[in-house]
Amino acid sequence: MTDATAIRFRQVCAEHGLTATHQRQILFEVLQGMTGHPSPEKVYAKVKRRIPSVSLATVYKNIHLFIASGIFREVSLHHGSLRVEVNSRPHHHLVCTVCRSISDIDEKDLGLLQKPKTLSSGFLVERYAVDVLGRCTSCQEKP
Amino acid sequence: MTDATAIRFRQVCAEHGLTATHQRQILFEVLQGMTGHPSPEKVYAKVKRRIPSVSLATVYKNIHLFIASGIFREVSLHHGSLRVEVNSRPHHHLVCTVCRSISDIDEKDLGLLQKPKTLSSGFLVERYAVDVLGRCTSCQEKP
DNA sequence: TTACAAATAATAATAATTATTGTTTAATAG
DNA sequence: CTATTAAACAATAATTATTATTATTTGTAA
Repeated sequence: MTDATAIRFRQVCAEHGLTATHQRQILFEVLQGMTGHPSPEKVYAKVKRRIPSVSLATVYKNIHLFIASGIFREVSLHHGSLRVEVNSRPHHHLVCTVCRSISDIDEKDLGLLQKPKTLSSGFLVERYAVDVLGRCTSCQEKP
Repeated sequence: MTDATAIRFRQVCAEHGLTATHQRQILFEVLQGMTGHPSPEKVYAKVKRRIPSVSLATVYKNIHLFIASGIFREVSLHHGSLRVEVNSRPHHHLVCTVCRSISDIDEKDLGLLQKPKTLSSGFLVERYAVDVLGRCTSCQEKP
């Protein structure tokens, strides 16, 4: 904790052009101290212990800000509403990190890989779902 | 349209132990006629044109039913709330199709290779995100 | 055909997220 | 160090996505 992280936080903010606020610093520290894939609510709960007056909206806004700045990532770009897969062929997805559009790419056209069927962890593999993340043609124009 | 799909629909229902209702048949036909990755709302809009009295909840329930039966899939198992990735190491995810738990697997431990950096489509690749779908150890017990 | 479980429509309820607005705070020019 | 100002904040209303409840209707097996 303490000074080292505080200084690092200021560096990170400077690098990304963010103003260094108290709320953001606590959020940053809380996130760094968590494991797994916490939801905004879980994060909020932890931040609230250190800043009881904090607002959930502030947590949301700053998580988004951190993600937009590349300081943290989101687990998946598909976390909005349910989407139905109507393409029954084996395929994967090209996902645009800017506009979040999804298009299909046939499994064989992806030319990927050697898929291990067993994993040391004891996890029983059914199949692989690959997201190719990047920029779709129309989002390559605006830098 | 017509008889052929109606018969196929009845077959599918029989195979999966579902009662063949009118709403389900229209939903089935609508889904088969769509492309891309439609949301429940979009599907509802189309079903509603053929059954004006249909309820959104019915569409939701039957989409879930079709997914649970394996008749259709969902685009991603990560479609709930936002989750923050706090693990900064290059890694992928083991996703349990039963309980939807997510655990990390180091990129190198996945031993997955040869990732094309360019795709004919003009999509600009930034990185790959792999979901290994299957059953976690605790969900392997109940079949 | 009839009976009964299952499915549906209508609608209320909940969860997740975003927008609005008035107040406070951080960066910085003086 | 203080005043200025844009950005950030808390409070809360609004929106969107989804699930639950319940009374009515329908599919199917006997």
